[in-house]
Amino acid sequence: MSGTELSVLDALHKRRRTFVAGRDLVHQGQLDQAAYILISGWACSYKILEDGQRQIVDFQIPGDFLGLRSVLLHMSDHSIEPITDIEVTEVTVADLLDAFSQTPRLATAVFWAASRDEAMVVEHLIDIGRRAAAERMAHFLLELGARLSLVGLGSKAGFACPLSQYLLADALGLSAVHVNRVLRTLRESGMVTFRDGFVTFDSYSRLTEFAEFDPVYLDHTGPLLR
Amino acid sequence: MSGTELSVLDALHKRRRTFVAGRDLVHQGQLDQAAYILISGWACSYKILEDGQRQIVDFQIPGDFLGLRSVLLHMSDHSIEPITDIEVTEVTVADLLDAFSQTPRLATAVFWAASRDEAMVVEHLIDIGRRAAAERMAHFLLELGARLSLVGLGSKAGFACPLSQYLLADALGLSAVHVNRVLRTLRESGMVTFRDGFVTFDSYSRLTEFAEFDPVYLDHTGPLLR
DNA sequence: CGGAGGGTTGATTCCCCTCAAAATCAGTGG
DNA sequence: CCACTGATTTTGAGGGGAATCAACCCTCCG
Repeated sequence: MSGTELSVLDALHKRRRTFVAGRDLVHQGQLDQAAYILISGWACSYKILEDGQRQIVDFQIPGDFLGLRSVLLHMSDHSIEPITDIEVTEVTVADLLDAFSQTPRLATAVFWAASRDEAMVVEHLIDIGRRAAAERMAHFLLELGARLSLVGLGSKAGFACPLSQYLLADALGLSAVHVNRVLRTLRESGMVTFRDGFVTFDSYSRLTEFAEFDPVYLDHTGPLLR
Repeated sequence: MSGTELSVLDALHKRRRTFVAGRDLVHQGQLDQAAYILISGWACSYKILEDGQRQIVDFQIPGDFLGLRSVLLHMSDHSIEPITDIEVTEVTVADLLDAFSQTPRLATAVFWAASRDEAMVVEHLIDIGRRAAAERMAHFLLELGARLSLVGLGSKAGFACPLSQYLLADALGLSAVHVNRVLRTLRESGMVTFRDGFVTFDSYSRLTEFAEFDPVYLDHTGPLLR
């Protein structure tokens, strides 16, 4: 990146804020609010149906954008909840547009990040649409592990994971009860263990085969910036 | 839009091409290919699993981008198939980056289009994750109708629809047999009829209530360009 | 006229949901 | 120190929605 690009990037990291676990930062239907870059902690974006069911669209880990789409659509079509206490830096619409006009290549980079987000949502869609519960869980844990590894928070051995079985259920379109059963079968088959806030890949290779996991869509090298 | 913006837009509409129904224009895993803007006809983007199952991610109708994400990620993570014969204009990476650097506001507009795409995928995710088959079908047909209305190809009365029940099944994560049953119950309940390539909303209001359909995420006014 | 693609319906199976009830654990206050 | 509460995990029993398997119909088309 060039010097100007870096300085524009720096300018985006001015307003640092923190949020406590459980209290939404963004509400479905909210207008004109800012986006954030997640510095530390975990969050999730979700939608609530009228009957109270909820579907978690994605989990965000350090380095991810929060609410980028909301900024562009001028209204949030989903809610965002911090799962742990989180630290973020705020990015306003003005910031983004400024950055875009000053350095088009930066716009491309943000665009690329958004494309990666969408690719993850698509993979999530495949998960829920066409994979059985066990494969779905396996694929989901592998994707999470791969993403965390990219930011140094995980490896092929496993990763620390603050998610409850209820959160997993809301993300995977399952009931919490069934999540528990699926985790048991995966554990007993010796592929992966989720216990005490830690996911352990007991057999990474068998798990990837079982889940048909192909991490290309997470490839972290922003190709257009090479 | 300004004059330069319009001329840049014009430059994007040079290379016009046609593709016949059924033959993929983009293959999963393909490198470095172009994006397209759909002029006429219908297409769908999908992914295939190893066991041969397929999940349709989205249908594209006139005015939509095809493969925008593939361009930015430098590789296609999905395939695109024309459902009918289609007419498109080709947009290369170079075109896009040129356009971005010449007119940042145009970049924002394209970005907004991508956000809208993602919002639709998210809504699709909710559909499959948390709605029963009948609600899912109802919601899907309403969304399609709303999108088609925006480009003058539909109304609250209904729309012409070239999709087979197999395609609907692959999109909604159902079996073709079950799609047929669901369509029957919806027809017999007097809410919507899908017959002979035409979707008729027999009772638009009851259908929207039944499906909890909220079209805000399709709002067509690109807010940032106002 | 035969074959392919699409639509329709019935019978059976099974995956996952719902309901229900323990067990465990962290925190909290008496 | 211990009773009490709430959140989370675990396990069982029963039911239902959707898949699968299997026909049969229709239309279109080479």
